[in-house]
Amino acid sequence: MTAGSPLRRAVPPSTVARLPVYLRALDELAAQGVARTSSGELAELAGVGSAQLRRDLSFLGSHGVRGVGYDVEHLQAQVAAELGMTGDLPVVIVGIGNLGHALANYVVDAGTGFRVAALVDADPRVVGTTVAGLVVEDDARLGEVVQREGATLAVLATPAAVAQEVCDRLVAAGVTGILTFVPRVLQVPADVDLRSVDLATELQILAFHARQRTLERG
Amino acid sequence: MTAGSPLRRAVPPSTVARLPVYLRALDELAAQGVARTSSGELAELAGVGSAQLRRDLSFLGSHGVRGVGYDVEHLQAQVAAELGMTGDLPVVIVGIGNLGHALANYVVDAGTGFRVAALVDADPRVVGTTVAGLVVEDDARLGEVVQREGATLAVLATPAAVAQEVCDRLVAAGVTGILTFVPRVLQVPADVDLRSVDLATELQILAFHARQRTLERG
DNA sequence: GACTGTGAACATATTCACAGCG
DNA sequence: CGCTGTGAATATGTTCACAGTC
Repeated sequence: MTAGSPLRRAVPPSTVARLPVYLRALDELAAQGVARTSSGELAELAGVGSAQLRRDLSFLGSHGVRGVGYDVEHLQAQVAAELGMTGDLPVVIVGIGNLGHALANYVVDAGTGFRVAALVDADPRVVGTTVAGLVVEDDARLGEVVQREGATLAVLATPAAVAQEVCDRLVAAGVTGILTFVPRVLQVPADVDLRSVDLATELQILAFHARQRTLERG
Repeated sequence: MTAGSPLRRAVPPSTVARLPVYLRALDELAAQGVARTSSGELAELAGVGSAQLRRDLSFLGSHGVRGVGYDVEHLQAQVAAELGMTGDLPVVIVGIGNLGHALANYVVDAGTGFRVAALVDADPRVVGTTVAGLVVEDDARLGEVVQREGATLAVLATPAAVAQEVCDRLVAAGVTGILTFVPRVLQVPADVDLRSVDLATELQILAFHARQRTLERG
């Protein structure tokens, strides 16, 4: 059963979602040569309350020193390790249209712990071209590519019509985490992690609040 | 005080975040000529539980008929109205690099209720070029552009170094909702709505779960 | 004295299960 | 009878406030 490691408390999802922000703040401090920080300072940089930051970090274990604070380098390593950022994780990007193109460059440029392992597209006019320093490969070989690179993460930026089918093939090839930019509900098995980013959805949420503000005034 | 409209219950944020998904599902049904639906069917399309869907819709008022279901067109109108999707809302996009370019095309193509009112960039090589059918305008005129278009929403896709400064100028010009793709914590006044989409953060969250899976096995 | 780590209070969100209504 | 709308139960998340430790 799952009674293997009774010592580790589970890190709640809401905390996991904030760890990347903390990691970035720690990277900044480290880059400035700051050796030690406090929950107040870090929280300020991360845009959260100091109590929340301390609570979040406490799920990773006790890495601070009471009355003193946190060692920047040590904490940086702990958070990075918790996020599985050891070495560069291979990511496959599927769908090299306008958006896929931009995302590929983004991942290549941002020196964060990911490596664009391959770019894949179904359009024969795109296959064979070089984007962000990689040659775009044929969608027909998707499974092959995923396995060749040992990729467990994929970014999906295809047209909506083919997204579910591509998604299924990614899962079949062994991908366990998918980040989709396609505005469509996708089905994945329970053991696969799906996160969705949707521009239209985000704008509509903003529109809701904009309207609330309008109503509150005259 | 805020005791003006005692009849309307507040729609919780978690519900607001799902309304766009429901709206898209309703649009699909309407496009297929389906006139009536049920919480079960809609929930299936939206990828949520039927109880959650009913609870969410109940915050907008009672728009279903017991024993029968929901009228697709009526519900569509209600949800759209709640989101403030009346007519096309003007959106200004700032930072027309690779990503801004892709986002501009996305908003223009996706027939969802937004209109790209203007594109703005600081790079003289980009200003004056045509992207997604619009001529890119000079960042120096940002405030002017926002007011000319009456835009209350903006998308931010600038380099990280200038993001806070651009953000401040957007707010000063009257923008009340900002969607940022810049990997940096931004400060805005309490009456401005800020939503952040960050590729690196999303990938790191996926990496966390990928690692958990690895640990659970041998 | 300063700052962490956390129990306890509070707030928000989800799910269940069924009463109410057409 | 079927399906909505919702009270009650549960689960998750945030904040407060302070005991514990250096």
